[in-house]
Amino acid sequence: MSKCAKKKYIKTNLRQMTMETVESQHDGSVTASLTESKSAHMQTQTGQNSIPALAQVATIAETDESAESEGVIDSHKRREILSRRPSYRKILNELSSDVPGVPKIEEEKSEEEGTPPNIATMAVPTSIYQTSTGQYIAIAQGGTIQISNPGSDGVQGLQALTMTNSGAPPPGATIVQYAAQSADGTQQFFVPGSQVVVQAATGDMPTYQIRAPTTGLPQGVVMAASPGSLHSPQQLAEEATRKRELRLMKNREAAKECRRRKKEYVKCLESRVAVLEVQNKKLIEELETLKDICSPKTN
DNA sequence: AAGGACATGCGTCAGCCTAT
DNA sequence: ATAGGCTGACGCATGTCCTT
Repeated sequence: MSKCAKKKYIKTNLRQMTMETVESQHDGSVTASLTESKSAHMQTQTGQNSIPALAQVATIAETDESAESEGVIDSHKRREILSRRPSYRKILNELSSDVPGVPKIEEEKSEEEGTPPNIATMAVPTSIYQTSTGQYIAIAQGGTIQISNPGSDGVQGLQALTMTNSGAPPPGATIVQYAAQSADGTQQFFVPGSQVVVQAATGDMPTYQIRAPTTGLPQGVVMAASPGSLHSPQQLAEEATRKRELRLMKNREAAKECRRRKKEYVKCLESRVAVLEVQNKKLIEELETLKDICSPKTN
């Protein structure tokens, strides 16, 4: 085991044990949870891939009962062990329903409170186009447009555009608000003075023009066709690359969100532990008081 | 100051789960 | 059956603290 792996093993294992212990107070299966958790991490940290490691977890679980049995694993049992825990949002919401004081994780977290209410970022794209400058434009359901720069850091280069049709856009055009992420990570929104116009033409080859609002000259013309009309190997390769980058970009964001939820979940559990400890202490004190009352000392 | 230990966060991959 | 979301695991980078 490398130094790094050992370090990570200790770190991850400790965290997992903590979480499992806390959770076990909820479902009352302390020993089983801890055993499985520790075994899984011990196996995965030996440099094996996760699936063989988990398969061995099942083996270990069985050999606890019959130490001489070989690795013939009942598929149902393995599935039970391999079964993924519910998402942190689900778990936390279940906890929330149990305990009124525990806040729920909202479907749409309003962390960016400075964001205008009609600005929605990172919607799921349904149509992807490429501009003449190499930028990717994704048009999501609900009308949200995302522009991402090609290559390297998709997140840094991500620019979210949101339709603001509530005004009075010119016929055939849609005024969008333009949000960009600066180098320091802060969101910068371009006010109506910097609004751009996206003009869509109908036909087999959808064309979009991004224009400065004050000039009629197009800054970039989208020439890309819909993904279904790609034929040449080069186009297919480009499409594959584009899909991969989009998938990585989404997964990047998903991982961030997942980590945020996990932190929130752990915080929630910690606060719950604190509350339960106080309750427990009070109950013990109450019990002692009642004992004193019910069984007066006989001198 | 140098270096090790540890914490934290990120990007990516792989696999499971769920909605369609 | 499949696409997409979610999340565990891994490797890496960076920052902080402590020891020498």
